[in-house]
Amino acid sequence: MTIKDVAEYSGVSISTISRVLNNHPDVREEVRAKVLAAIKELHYVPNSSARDLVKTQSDAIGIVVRGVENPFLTSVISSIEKAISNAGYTMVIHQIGTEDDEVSAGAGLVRSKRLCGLILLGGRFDYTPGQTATIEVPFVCCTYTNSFGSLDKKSYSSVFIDDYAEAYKAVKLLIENGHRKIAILLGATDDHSISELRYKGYCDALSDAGIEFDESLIERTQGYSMKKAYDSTKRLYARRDDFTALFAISDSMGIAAIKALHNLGVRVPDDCSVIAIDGIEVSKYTIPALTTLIQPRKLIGHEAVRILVDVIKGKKNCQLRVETELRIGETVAPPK
Amino acid sequence: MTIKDVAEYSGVSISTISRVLNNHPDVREEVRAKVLAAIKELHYVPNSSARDLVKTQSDAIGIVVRGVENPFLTSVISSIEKAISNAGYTMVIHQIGTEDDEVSAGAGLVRSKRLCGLILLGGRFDYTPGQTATIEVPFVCCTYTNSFGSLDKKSYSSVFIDDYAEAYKAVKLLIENGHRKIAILLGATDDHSISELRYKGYCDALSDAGIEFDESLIERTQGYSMKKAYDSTKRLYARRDDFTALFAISDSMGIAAIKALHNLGVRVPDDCSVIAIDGIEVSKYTIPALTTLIQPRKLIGHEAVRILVDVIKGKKNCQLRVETELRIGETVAPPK
DNA sequence: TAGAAAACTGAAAACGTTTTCAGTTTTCTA
DNA sequence: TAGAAAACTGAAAACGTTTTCAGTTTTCTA
Repeated sequence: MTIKDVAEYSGVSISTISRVLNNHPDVREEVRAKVLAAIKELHYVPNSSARDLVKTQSDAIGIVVRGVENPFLTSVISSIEKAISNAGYTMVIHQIGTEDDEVSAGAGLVRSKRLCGLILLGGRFDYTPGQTATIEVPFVCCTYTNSFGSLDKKSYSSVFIDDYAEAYKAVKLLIENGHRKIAILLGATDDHSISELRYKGYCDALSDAGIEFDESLIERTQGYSMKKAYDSTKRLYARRDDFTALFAISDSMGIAAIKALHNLGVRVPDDCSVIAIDGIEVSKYTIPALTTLIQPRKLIGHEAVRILVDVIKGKKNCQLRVETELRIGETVAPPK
Repeated sequence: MTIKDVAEYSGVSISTISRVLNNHPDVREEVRAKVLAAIKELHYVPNSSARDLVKTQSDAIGIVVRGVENPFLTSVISSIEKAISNAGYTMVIHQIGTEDDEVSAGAGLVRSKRLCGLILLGGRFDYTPGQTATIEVPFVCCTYTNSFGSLDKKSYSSVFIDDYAEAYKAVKLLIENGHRKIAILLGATDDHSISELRYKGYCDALSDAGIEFDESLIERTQGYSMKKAYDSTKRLYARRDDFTALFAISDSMGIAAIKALHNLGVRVPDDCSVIAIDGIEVSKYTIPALTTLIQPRKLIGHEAVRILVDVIKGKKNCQLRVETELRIGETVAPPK
């Protein structure tokens, strides 16, 4: 079932079919109707390989993501997919390993699949001009971090939250509640961007409040999983049982920490307050409900696609910083 | 940067380049090495549009899914993506609306993108032979339900759990703990497959235990969201405050129900036991931890891809039923 | 060492579109 | 109503691969 069959069936040339398909104005209304009828009749669907070949570009947007485990990222992907569908594009997901370079992966994907755009999702991003791998299409860096190698900001688009500032905000809230012994639960240290930036926000919030830095209140897990966060919290508590508040860098970790504290006989928030960043749905329904800074996941995905499509259509690159919003739960209270 | 450039650069014809690319044996080792070096040197990546065009098929597997909201499905998608990558294919996700027909959508996608296979994910599936839309490639129906229209089972592949039997199992566990007044929290009734089948399992478990059916213990939410489940639980409790156990058809709904009960002053499991089906990660860390039947999400995604790839390679269709596994949490206890 | 077989290589056709260019038909203007 | 302009249409080239077929080179056998 090719354009040729449709042409034969409707008695015009394939050029005309193509013109109808592409909404070219140079087709008589009568002919257009006849062709559309034939297309419907025959259940004809254009072969996008052929189309992409001659157009030297497809209508596919690629997503490069390092690991789809993360419930936060999955939810961003979900909103990206929705936005891409709505905009009439298709989505190709490419998952890379921890060790892979997302720029090379993305560049290869673009060339192979003739993508018209790329979204790089949630990683540490290092793109240096003059690098051997070059992304030849518009792309949006949609990720936790606003750092972007040594590349000029104007030459790419991004959607991000300011990890430093948001962490600062969270810790400040604890301080304002009267806490001074504030522990922090960090993720893997090999992923510089997020843990490092949020850690810095934590440190500065403390020092701005005149609170002395205390190494033993820093707990680094070896990843972001709930299991690791649970174990880390227990390890932290074994070392120090006197902190009155805990800042977890993600909701999942926060939830796991609360469970660990609960099992240790520590009541939240009476004995220890907990705050996190993410705002995933389930944290509204934990007992107690988690106090957290909501990352606007829907907005992030949606805006990433909007910006990308704009750039594809010729608009300028754009850097969009989105802000979190505090969701007051039941896990923060003044210390006793 | 095309195959032609590589041919020129390495001093052989494009046919030879193609043969190297496709691991055709008829190439001298020396030439092969030279060509591979050239490919690397030039960062050449084959144009898959052209390749797909002549092969009349791509290496892409399509996923048709109705709504990516569901955390359970997202996690299946994640494992599907991993398996697809590992098998050397690419993944194209297509999301459809509530009203869309997944067979037509899939069939169109296949023809347009020249997919080599299709996975239909988590819906009510109705595929009748002789239907106008026909899926022309191997496909796997990877979904909650094992019902599949009037199509002969042998003519398609599937990975499923037996919703009826699993619900029966869950309710039976409550009965074995001594419960007789067991409420059920169902999802939207417009989605026949899952709610209906699990509801049937609930009914039969009760009647097999000689427990009389009680309409007022049935609560139907208008969807599967946590918010709706929370409200529904409150509505249920307003109607009947004497049930000693609750069966929620998903973990998310179960977690929301526990929160609602907690806010109503009902202690779980002391005053009311709760059991659910899904086994998402977070239910291990709620307080109390949810007792649930774990759906092997990783296995489901992984097996769906394995089966699909097998069928693509010429093997027979295969129906795989997977079983849930009980995860004993802290939400089931005998009634007082 | 001659001849046959095996190994290797290249030219050309084909996949199904879009688009350019030239040609034909229709509509409009004076 | 003749001529010009506008509207419409089709033939053919092109996109970048794979694959067939024929041809050339190398290796083997007697």
